[in-house]
Amino acid sequence: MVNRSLPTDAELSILRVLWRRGPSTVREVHEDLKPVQGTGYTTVLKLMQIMAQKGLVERDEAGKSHVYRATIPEEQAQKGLVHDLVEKAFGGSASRLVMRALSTERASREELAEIRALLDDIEKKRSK
Amino acid sequence: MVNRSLPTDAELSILRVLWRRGPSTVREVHEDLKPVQGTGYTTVLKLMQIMAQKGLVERDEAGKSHVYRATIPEEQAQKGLVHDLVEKAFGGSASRLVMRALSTERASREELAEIRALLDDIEKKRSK
DNA sequence: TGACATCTACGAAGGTCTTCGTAGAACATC
DNA sequence: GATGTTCTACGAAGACCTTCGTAGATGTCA
Repeated sequence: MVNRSLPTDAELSILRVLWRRGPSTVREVHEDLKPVQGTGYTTVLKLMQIMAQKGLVERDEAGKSHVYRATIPEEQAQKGLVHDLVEKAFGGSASRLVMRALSTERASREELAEIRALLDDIEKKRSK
Repeated sequence: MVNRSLPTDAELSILRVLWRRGPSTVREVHEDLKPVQGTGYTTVLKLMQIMAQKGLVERDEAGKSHVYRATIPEEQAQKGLVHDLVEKAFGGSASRLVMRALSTERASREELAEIRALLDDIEKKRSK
């Protein structure tokens, strides 16, 4: 059974560091987060310990400083979060979320083209 | 200043009832929610009282049963939730959220066409 | 008017999330 | 080996969310 529980906000910000940096120590994550979040070192440590308990991260305890890595890939977490929001706020309709996102958030010309390409791709696959 | 705090899960499910039904009493909301959520009457009452305090709903206390209505339109709440998710999980890129949604959630042919039309619209406006 | 149903108000419990202080272990360095 | 630094572990506080029991006010109707 896949872990169905979604990461919390603080957990997500830690996961984002791990996805970007790869396996990291608490210190490294803290250094990365400190300028923006301003949270203390032991706060990050505690969160990461809890995340290890939940299975969101795994850690290598070989050295003095444990090294943590995310157990789920970024896209899987994003998928879970999107699905959750679609259910909670868009009555299960992903297209309504997409349209709300497109009509209220900025997107560059290139990004719009990319989305169009994805639509092409989906329809091509579907017509097979 | 607009209320920047997002509705919680339980609050959102109540708001969804109010958006769909229009102004409603606690009993009506409870009747609507009970089959799915199974929460008690006083739970819904308490939540709606708190929501009134927060300004998420307003109530008419004229009759014996107070009548509640949502103070923000559905699309504004959706906008806030989408923005929040874009920031938290997609590094501020709405197009990445859109693409994640499109590639993992189902959408009908009609919905895809609708999205395409919206893209046309955005690009048309932009080229002016 | 008395009995019953329905409503609001309130308080509190139990859960989760986030925070950080403190203690002690492990390590480095002189 | 004494001293100072860096690490993990742990506990607990405080905020919020969700839940519901109980009490008391209000309305209904025979």
